[in-house]
Amino acid sequence: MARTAGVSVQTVRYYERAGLLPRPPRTPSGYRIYSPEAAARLRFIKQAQAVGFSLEEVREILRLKYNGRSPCECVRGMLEEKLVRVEREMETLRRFRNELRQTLGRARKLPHLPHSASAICPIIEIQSTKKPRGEKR
Amino acid sequence: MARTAGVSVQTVRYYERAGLLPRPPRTPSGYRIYSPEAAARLRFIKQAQAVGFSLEEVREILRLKYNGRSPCECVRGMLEEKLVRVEREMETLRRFRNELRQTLGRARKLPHLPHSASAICPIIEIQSTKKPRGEKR
DNA sequence: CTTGACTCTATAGTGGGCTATAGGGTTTAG
DNA sequence: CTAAACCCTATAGCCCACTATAGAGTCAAG
Repeated sequence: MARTAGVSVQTVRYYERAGLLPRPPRTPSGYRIYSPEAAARLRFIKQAQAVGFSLEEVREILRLKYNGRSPCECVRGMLEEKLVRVEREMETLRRFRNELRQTLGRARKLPHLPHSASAICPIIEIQSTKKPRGEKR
Repeated sequence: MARTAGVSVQTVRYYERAGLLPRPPRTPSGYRIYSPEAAARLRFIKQAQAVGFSLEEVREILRLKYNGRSPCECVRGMLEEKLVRVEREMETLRRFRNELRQTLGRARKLPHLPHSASAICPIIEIQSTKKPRGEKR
């Protein structure tokens, strides 16, 4: 089942431990037997991730579903929230890019400017002090 | 020193362990004694982070400096590379935002469309399968 | 019967930059 | 002399979604 969904065997077992996949029945020797439903659920998890959901969010969606309620309304809300956060992140990134460009601009004229010999790196030290950036995983 | 630089004491000690700050002299009872140079170096680390450098990169810059070479050329190169990566990330984010918008658009008309009752969440399952998104730290 | 490709469990590690906790010692003001 | 406010070390935990490793069992083909 792992292979048909394009994930590793460990990942499937990780999802099971994390409560995202139900515990499947076993053969007498302890091998897991996966139903087509389980495979569908695994595909669903992957699709939800592709849409940008964390496993925690997927858990919540599945919890709603298996409590008999349609998760769609909740999902729509989550997506809207996600859109807002993405737009905010884009703005942050845009500002960061502009700062980077300014810094590079200054770096290009730096050799012509006077700077103290005790400095570690004038390119960096010439900056106005701002908040640190996370920038990535 | 931690306070004047706006970081926690543990962070300073973490930097020392990580080789970013030199091991300072101690009082007889073992307390660290920080020179103004150490404080300057700590400020430098924070500035470099604000410009987007990882501690690993800061380590590299300091290594160059304390081998007697000017790190500026290397820093310029790193910044240019960083700019490229940021622009790539912006593009990724832009595409992701567009997908999110499309998904939300589909979600709004979903109640009017027919979909199988066995689905977990049609909003998600209607997606064309794409690569997963990291989206953040 | 052996070999190779699988399966199982349990546990630990990854990255990055810290933060928290436990258990102790030191310094300074009142 | 005591209490508060520091300092010290060492170790573990956080976040997330996996990935890796060790050690053991199972299954099918030749």
